[in-house]
Amino acid sequence: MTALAEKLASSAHFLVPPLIVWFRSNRRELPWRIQPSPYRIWVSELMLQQTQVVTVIPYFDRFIARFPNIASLAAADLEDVLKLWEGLGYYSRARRLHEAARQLTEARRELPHTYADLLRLPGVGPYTAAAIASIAFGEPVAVVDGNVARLFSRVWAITTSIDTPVMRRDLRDRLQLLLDGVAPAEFNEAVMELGALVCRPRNPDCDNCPLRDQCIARRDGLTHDLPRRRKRADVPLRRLVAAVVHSEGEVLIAKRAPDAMLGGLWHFPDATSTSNAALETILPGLFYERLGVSVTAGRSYRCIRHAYSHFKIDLTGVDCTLSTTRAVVKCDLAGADSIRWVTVAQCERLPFDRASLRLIDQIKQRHHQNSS
DNA sequence: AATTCGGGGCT
DNA sequence: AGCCCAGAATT
Repeated sequence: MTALAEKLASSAHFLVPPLIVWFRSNRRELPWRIQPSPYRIWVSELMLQQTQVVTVIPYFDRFIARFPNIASLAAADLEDVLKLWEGLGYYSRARRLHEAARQLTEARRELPHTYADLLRLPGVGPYTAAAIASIAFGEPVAVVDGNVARLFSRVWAITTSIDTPVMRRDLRDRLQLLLDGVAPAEFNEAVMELGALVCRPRNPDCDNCPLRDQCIARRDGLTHDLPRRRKRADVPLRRLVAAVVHSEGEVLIAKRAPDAMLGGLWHFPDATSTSNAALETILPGLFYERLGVSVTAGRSYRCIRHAYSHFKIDLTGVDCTLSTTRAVVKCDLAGADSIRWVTVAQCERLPFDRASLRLIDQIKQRHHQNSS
């Protein structure tokens, strides 16, 4: 046994029991913890990637009501799956979940039971495979999500950046030793829950932490300096102009290609604006390139600012009318899968990204004003 | 190892 | 308004 392993094995004795005791009386009754099944745990873990519990709950309930098992999910249209995911973000998760369900159904297999096999599924990486394997099937594999990394970077006062593969592996190896001799599901849920509820990013509730006497960061006054992470590059701003093309009481929408950003979601045909001229002035030029038709620009909508992780957008919608018949508009928009003419009301049945949803709200408001 | 993917919460 | 947070896949 290495020196580190020995040290951890002995510290496990002091760490694990208070952790488990704490968890048993602070465990939240979450939808996926009531009547747990491998499928429900799988869906919840996909939704919980990058996303907090309170955000996920309503999405999870609606998703499970509509797709109660793998077969029903596999049989669904991707568009309907995306509609239920609308607003939750990281839509590739929904695409991969759907794809995995289809693969399993095609092969007439159930969800795999082991970490190694789960890891092969689209959308399942090291964290998710460990979470499903341990929680649904009791396999003793340690989970390291953001909560766990933060918690133990403090408990052990580790100053390596937590957002590196090396650090994640190191933590997983250390926790794997703690896992010896305890129920894997309970231990993993306990560390994630403690990180989420007590060892919070800001305002950690150290006074009520079951590990307060073992926590080195607390002892050394480092809690607020940990965890460390790499500096993030600051994000550029893109100015987008979106054409709300009206024709015969309908508007033109386009579906993004499946592998594009926000793939499979609908939006209003848009273009990046590089000049400082008024959008109404430059829009016809932009859209002649994108749509191959001339449009006349009318009133603009209020600018919508939206933040993604690696850039921000200022999205401005502009009412447009066609200078020719609508039949001329073809689907060779760069990056678009297909186009449709729909009433604003019909938009509610199709999946849109969040910025487009806000534009739809503005269009509805203007409609309402015009008719009253 | 670094970059590409959304969106929400907190201050 | 700005800062912080968080997994998988790709390159």
